[in-house]
Amino acid sequence: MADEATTRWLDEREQAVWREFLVATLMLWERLARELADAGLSMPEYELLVRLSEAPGWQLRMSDLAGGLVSSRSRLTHTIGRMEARGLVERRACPSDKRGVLAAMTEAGYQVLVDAAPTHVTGVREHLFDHLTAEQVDSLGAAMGQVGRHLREA
Amino acid sequence: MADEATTRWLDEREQAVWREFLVATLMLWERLARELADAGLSMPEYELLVRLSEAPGWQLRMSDLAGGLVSSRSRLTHTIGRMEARGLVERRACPSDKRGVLAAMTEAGYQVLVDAAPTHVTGVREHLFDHLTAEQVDSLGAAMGQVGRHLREA
DNA sequence: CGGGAATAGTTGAAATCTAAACGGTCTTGG
DNA sequence: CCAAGACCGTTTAGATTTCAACTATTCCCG
Repeated sequence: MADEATTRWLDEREQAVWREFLVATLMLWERLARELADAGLSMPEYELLVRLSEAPGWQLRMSDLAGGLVSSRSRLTHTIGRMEARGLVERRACPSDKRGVLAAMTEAGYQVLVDAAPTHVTGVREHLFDHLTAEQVDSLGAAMGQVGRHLREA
Repeated sequence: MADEATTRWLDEREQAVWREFLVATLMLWERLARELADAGLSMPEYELLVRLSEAPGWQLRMSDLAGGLVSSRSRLTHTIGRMEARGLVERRACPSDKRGVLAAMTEAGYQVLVDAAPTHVTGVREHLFDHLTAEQVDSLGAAMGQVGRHLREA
């Protein structure tokens, strides 16, 4: 695919940016996960509840949910299974497609989300946005938007 | 910690940036991981070999390595164990501290790294840097640098 | 010097994630 | 209409990660 001779290597600046991106992203993720753990949720579980809270009827098709969360269908099945056992979510038959399954947030799930949200949002502020200028926020948004669009196509 | 009333919520722009950051980062990670899998390495394993390749004598203390990789000590122990079984790495006694262990890259490990590097670097270029302007690269580097510094302190 | 606290790394079990294969259901071209 | 193929979600097994002990060593302070 890419052989030694024709590879466009990263220059030192790019290497440094890439490493800082990797490291900061990992630390940020780990930190937010630790804070969320106090509320009894993992990052993916929190994002999942957020998606459902925004959906009409607090429910979404499994595969739409998986797509939005950048999760494999298999992983989502497991995650929903665990959350269903805790009563945060429930499965419903999909009226329009007998293959389909709807994941729906319960009232208990909504309560857990409401409890976790202030701490989580505060964490995102304190650990990310508070350290960025307005220009950096715009730049980050534009950059990640482009990267995301590219990866969604390919 | 942060209660409902005093939380500084994210405005719509910030929410959008945060979500795009999360999603793009996950997609990027997943894509690079898939490409690296062809070379028989996971992302953490690749980064681990890179760190060792930069270290004097191709070796580092376990905890220094864990710190650099943003990995728990336990995870590193397991990862090194598996890589040692594959012959990519070996453990050595630490001369200065009898508690310590040095992780050292083998010649075979170096070969695997050299094989994987072109594909991986090309992926980082194609999926990240090729979509960023020079200004966005600078901005991203500065932003992640600040976030990283903050998280290292706290 | 001595003992308590901190540090380094490992261990083993439980939780989570990945990967491949499977059973239903839909869809579409002929 | 009806097979062939695509799609949906699940399942299972294996790999990886987390979490909480645990051992051994070093550090620190009286």
